[in-house]
Amino acid sequence: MTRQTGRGAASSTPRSVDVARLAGVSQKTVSRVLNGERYVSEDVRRRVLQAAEDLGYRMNNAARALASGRTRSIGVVTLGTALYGPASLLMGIERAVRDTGYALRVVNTVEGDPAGVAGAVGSLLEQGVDGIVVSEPIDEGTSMAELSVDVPVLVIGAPSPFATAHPVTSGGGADLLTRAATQHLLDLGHLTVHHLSGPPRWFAARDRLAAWRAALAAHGASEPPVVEGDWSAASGYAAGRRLAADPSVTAVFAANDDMAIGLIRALAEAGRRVPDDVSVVGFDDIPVAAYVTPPLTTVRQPFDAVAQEGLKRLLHAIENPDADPLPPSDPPVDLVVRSSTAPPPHR
Amino acid sequence: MTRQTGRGAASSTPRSVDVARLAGVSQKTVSRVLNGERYVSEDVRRRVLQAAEDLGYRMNNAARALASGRTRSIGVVTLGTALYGPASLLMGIERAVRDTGYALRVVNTVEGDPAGVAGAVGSLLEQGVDGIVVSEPIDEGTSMAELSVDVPVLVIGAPSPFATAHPVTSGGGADLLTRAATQHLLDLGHLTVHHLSGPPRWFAARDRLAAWRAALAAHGASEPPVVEGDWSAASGYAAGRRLAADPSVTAVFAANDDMAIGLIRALAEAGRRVPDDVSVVGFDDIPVAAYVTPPLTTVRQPFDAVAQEGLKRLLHAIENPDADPLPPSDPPVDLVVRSSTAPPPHR
DNA sequence: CTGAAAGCGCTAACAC
DNA sequence: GTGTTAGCGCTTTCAG
Repeated sequence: MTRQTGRGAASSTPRSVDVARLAGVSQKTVSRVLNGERYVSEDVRRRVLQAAEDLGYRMNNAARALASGRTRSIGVVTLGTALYGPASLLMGIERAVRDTGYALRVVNTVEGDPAGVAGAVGSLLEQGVDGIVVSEPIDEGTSMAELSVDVPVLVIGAPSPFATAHPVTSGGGADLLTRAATQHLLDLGHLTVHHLSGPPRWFAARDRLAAWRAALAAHGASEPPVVEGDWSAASGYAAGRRLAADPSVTAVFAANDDMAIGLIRALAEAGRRVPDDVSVVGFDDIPVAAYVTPPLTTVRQPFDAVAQEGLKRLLHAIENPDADPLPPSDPPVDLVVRSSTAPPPHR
Repeated sequence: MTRQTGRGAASSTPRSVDVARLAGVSQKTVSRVLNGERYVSEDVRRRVLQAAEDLGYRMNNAARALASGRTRSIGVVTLGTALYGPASLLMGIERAVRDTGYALRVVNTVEGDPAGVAGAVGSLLEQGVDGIVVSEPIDEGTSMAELSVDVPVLVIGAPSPFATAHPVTSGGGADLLTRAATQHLLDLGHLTVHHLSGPPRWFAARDRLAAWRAALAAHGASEPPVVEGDWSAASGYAAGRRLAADPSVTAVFAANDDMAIGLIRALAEAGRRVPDDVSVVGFDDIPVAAYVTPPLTTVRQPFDAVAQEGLKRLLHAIENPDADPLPPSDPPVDLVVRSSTAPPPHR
């Protein structure tokens, strides 16, 4: 009941030879038909397809990969977290990959593991992938420089910390979103905007921090000290207690919605009304954002657009190894104004 | 610059033969060492490992799979959604798989695609997986009966709608959680508990509905009509508007936290205070649950425990094909009581 | 348009 | 303990 050579009466799963025999053609012709190659007569094509169907034939991808050197699969390195951002991006990547005929292999990294991304990439390379997308990595202080990565790599959400043979560029566009959020607050008349940041080891947190700074500077606003969170609502709550004690804060940009929600709760408990006394903008537009109290003003991350755009570039690099990489394009900015923002209170 | 046989001066990536040559042993010995087989002298083992390291050797898994008939990877069929439940379960599965030496292949299904799960399973089979986990499927009216699945399948969150050669059982344990939630409300003194359900095509929604019914029946409480949602906060809000108009509702069990949050907002807007007038229990314990207004009483889903438990059983079935399947065990119940529940108002 | 031969890089039996 | 010999099921030349 173990391994059986197709030989004999054994009824193991059918091989392409079996299909060939049934269709009365050579094995190579089956291969041609199944790969959609040209120069196959309609008649033969139909017969082969019919035979394959009848047998319930399913191609062995290991053999295909071994012979062709390509696996038709792309690997994803992502964070082992259900945080809305990373999880949504992963789904977006899956969706973007699905219709391309590539399969997806997923490896998660663990926060705090210094070998994280490099190890994950290594394991993907070993499994055999034609391309890799690294989604929202964390800076663990290690580069992939010493890893010999010989496939294109797309890095989403990080500047470009990876040195690879086939660099593909990065993407994300958080700065536009952050600027929109900060600008919104400034336009409302706030003198400045405080920032509740994510953990600085996350590139995403750094990006938003930098973009917030830039927006403030462009407006000539002074830059208040940053309050640091860890993406969780609990950390937002803790930050909120501190911020509530400072009467000069009238506007806060939180680096994600969860923290914004925790922040708002702390503010409310401290008797500072949102948005009457303090305005708060979040980041992500999580599903419940419109239904919390007060409904949260936030910027929606265009996960699907980012994933699709990035994947298009990655596939281009895979399939046209010698061509120039496709230029990145900016994802759409979608500021969703709800009820957590308002002009500053009168003095 | 394309495909090169190791022959000649070409510097393609190293093969196990190259390692063998460098270590001065046969290729088979390299294979032995790398697979951790016994009966290899310490000296040889060290030399091989060193040579592999020096060359930056990485095993070709396609070849390994082709020769051995095993891919050492397990496939996951999941919903293409960032909903907290399915996404968390996926992460749990990845985490559970990671330390087992298996790789993960992920295929999403799309809601509304009748060929969904069967198609996804087929594509995984084609890629070659040693086992499959189907996570929280939706009933699309199609069974996998006609698919010849010759690997163990673990179904999480569905009764057991799949007929496979190696059925592995299902898991989830939603009924215990739901009963705890319903019971909590009943214990508080509510005469009955309304239910805001998920879409009935989801097995998870049906499970919770059935468990709620059972809990009510066990308590001798009357069963009010079910209000149906679609997991979204928006649908919870819509349901809330209807429920708010009925003064007899004093307690609601929502099938997930998002809907509970939308529900609470609608109730609040209608002037019905939570928990003073109406108590609400959610399901999942999403990250912001503790920070919305009021902090949400909910049951925490033990995603990691469910994933680990299920995977242990799946791997057992993979590695001991002739042994009896491991019996399922119930995951822990964790009712998190916060401020959205209270005794019913006095009449 | 179609077929025959020769591997892809590894593991499985068996010998030594 | 270690090496030899055959393939795994495809794709790739290169002939027809």
